This record gives sequence, structure tokens and C-alpha cells, in this order.
Amino acid sequence: MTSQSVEEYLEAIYKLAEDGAPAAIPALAERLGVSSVSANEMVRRLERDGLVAYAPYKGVTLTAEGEARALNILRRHRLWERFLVDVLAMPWEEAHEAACGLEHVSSPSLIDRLERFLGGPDTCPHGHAVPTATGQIALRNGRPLSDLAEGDEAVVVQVPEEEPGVLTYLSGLGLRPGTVVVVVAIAPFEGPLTLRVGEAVLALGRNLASRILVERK
Amino acid sequence: MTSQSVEEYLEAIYKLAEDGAPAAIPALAERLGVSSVSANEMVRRLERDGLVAYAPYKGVTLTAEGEARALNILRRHRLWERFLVDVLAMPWEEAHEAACGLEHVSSPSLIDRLERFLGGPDTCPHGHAVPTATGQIALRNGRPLSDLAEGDEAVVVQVPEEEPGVLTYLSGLGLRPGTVVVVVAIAPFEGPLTLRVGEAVLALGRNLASRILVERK
DNA sequence: CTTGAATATTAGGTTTTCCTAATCATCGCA
DNA sequence: TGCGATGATTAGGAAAACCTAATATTCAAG
Repeated sequence: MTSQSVEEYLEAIYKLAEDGAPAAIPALAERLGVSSVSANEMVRRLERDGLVAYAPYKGVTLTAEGEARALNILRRHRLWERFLVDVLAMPWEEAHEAACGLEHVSSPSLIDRLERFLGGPDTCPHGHAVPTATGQIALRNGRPLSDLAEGDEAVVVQVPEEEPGVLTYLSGLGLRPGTVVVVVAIAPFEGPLTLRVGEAVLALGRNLASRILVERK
Repeated sequence: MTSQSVEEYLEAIYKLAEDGAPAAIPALAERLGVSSVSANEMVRRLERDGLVAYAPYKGVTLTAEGEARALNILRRHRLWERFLVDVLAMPWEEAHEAACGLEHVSSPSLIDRLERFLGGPDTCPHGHAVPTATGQIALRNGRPLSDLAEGDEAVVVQVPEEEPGVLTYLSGLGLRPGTVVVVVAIAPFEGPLTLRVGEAVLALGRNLASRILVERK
């Protein structure tokens, strides 16, 4: 019996930990739209239940059990997203929102059936790997778009998920998994990249570019 | 912002009221697996919020607003059930369970897309009408199986939903919407009906038979 | 018209998840 | 090394849904 709140915390902790360091409480609170006090409280509860390890001023880390749960949630989320986008033709950011609800009320049997119906997709619409029913997750190969040199051509394999605004923006630019991009120019001093995407030429901030994964063509 | 609990109450009140009289609190509590005190408390809250009218010892009735909400929930429930059974090939009673969760986390946009994908089905897998997005619900024509006479032949148009055990039982007997039945015999003193369903002959209690709707062939 | 059963309500609690305000601890930088 | 910003925790609450136990009402049937 894992409550919806608990699941959301586990998911958020997992996502935050993806950027290297353990999740900090204020960052966690921020992401969940909750006060630091509440996040602290909940983290204590998760610790008591053996789902995370918490060291004040250091951060929160998932235990093996906690990570298994988190991967399972991610599995549900990404399969639903795939369904919503591919089958129901829902726009990206709306699909993310909707999947956030559905993921907490989906039995293993339902999810397995959904996976079979979808033909066992490897990734969600943003290119993130779908964990298996047994909790394995494939690691994406590809490197940040910001690592390319001028003149390089590459194909997008992954864009960040979560932030609704970012999703709409990228979607509007046509930057989605499978898109071919050519680096036209790279501005100095951590400046933006100029890209050619199909016919269009556009500028993309370095920060966002570093969160988009590409593969050499 | 209607909470999941509130939605479940509205749904239960609607279903109970279908059998004629306003929903009694103990019946409501029973159906929701909750104490009478809790049900009473919640009904008071619903009344405060203008969703029901409550007269002690008389029962609970939905207001126009409450009924609109209930129909919307039923719409979501039945469309999801259709999806789970038709598309994911989920067995009946598992689908009912699963739909109970999904119905509370589905935005109007999601439900409209789902409906379009399913081709705008008129009924759920048990033959209950799907309310429209604007809150209309078609009334089923058909009469109780228990009203037939010996020798009558008819086609099932609706079976009771909700109780998991009943669903499995009926499903096992092959009694589902579309099934053709012939009344072989009717036992006196409110006794069981003997039916022929395809090749099989089976006995069905009068009570259950009265909750199955059929149409003359 | 009384009385027993069914129904309703009150009183007092619990758990979960959130909050604000205030205090305490720590880290990193000057 | 000392201090200010950031992070952590405590104290005290709130709202939603539940619960049990006890009491009060009302219904219906004899």
C-alpha cells in the first residue's frame, strides 16, 4: 500500500538524483510544490519505512527498495504517456499531466496489458527508457547536444520531461526524439547554439541544450 | 476540485437511487465499506456543498449539480471499462476494479479523446449506457429476465455491474449483453429460472434474474 | 400506544498530508 | 575564524476521511 503522495516523493527523489548528487530537501519541496517542512516530514517517514536514507545537509537517497518502487512508478508513467501520445494523439505536456494521475492507480496487470498492447515500447515519447516489469532500466546512449561542435549533425534521442513549459517549447521547435539537427554556430561565453532543424534555423540556450541528448548520425 | 472520496459517494448514491427510493445511509455505508457514522458525516459535507439533499430516516438524493457530477463519473468509468475489456482484453471484474481507480484521475480532454478512440460506444461492457459529455444518459429499453414466460426467447441487453463476484459468475455462465437465452422453466414460489444459453442449460435465481435486462428477440 | 429494532447523532480519537512561525544548526566565504 | 545565508527542526494547527462507543431518535409492528 503505497499512497499517491509517497509515490510522488519517490519519483521526484529519483529524478533529482539523476543529476548526480543526492536530492536536497528544498529542491524536493520545490519540485513537489510543497513547503520544506512538509518535505522534511515526509522524508522522515520514508526513512522510517526503509525507502530512503537521509543525511541532513547532504540529501536524500533511495534505498534498493525505494529505487525499485520509483522505477515501477516511472514504468507506469512512461507507458501511459506513450499511450496518450501515440494512441489518443494527446499533446506532450497534457500527456505528462494526465500520466501523473494515471500512474498512481494502475495495477501491475493493467500495466502489463497496456505494455503488450503498445508493442513493448523502449521509451516514452520524450525518449526516456521504460523500466521493465522486473525493474531493469536501459541506460540511454547519446550525449548532450551542447557537446557537439559546429557543423556536427546528429539525431535527438532524448529531451527533458517534467516541466510543462519546456515541453511545449521544444515541441513547438520540432525538437523531439528522431529529429535531425545540424549545429550551425556556437556562441562563446556559454552562449546559445544556432541549430538547423529541417528548414528552420533557431537559437537554443546552452542550458537547455545540455539537457537534450543526441546521437551522431 | 472533487476529491476521490466525494466522487465515490456521489457514484454510490446515484447507483442506489436507481432502484427507486433515495439512498439510505446504512446502504450507502455498506456499499462503500465504511461505517454509518462516516457515511453520515460525508453526507453532511455533501449537503453543505450543495451536492445532495438529506432527510434523516428518508435518505439521500442528489441535487441537479450532484447528479451532473455523478453522471460524469459514470461516463468516465464506463468508457474506461470499455477500453480495458475491448482493447486490453481484461476480464470483466478486473476491469471494473481498474476503472474504479482510473475514473477519478481522468480530465475531460482525456475522456473525450478516449471516447473518440473507442468510436463513441453507447454502453459499457455490461450494457449500461455511457452518459454524454453534456450529461445526458439514454435509458435502456428492455425488461427484467424474470418477467419472461416459459418458452420465451430473448437477448440480454444489460447485466448488473459493481459486485465483483456476480460479474465473474455471470461471465462464467456466458450471460453477457448480446447472449441469446431461452426460458425453459420457471420454478414456483419465487424459485429459480431454468435457461438455455447456447448448448448449456442452467438455473438462475429469481433475484439475479430480475436484475438482468433482456429484449424480446 | 408502547416498545424493540433500525437509524441518527455526539463525543472523542487516529492517520495522512499539508501549513506558518519560530528557533536551531551548519556551511562556506570573506 | 566569525557571520550571514541556507537548511533543518520544533511547535502548534488544519482539513479530510476514517474509526469506536455511547446516546438519542424514529419507525413500525404488535
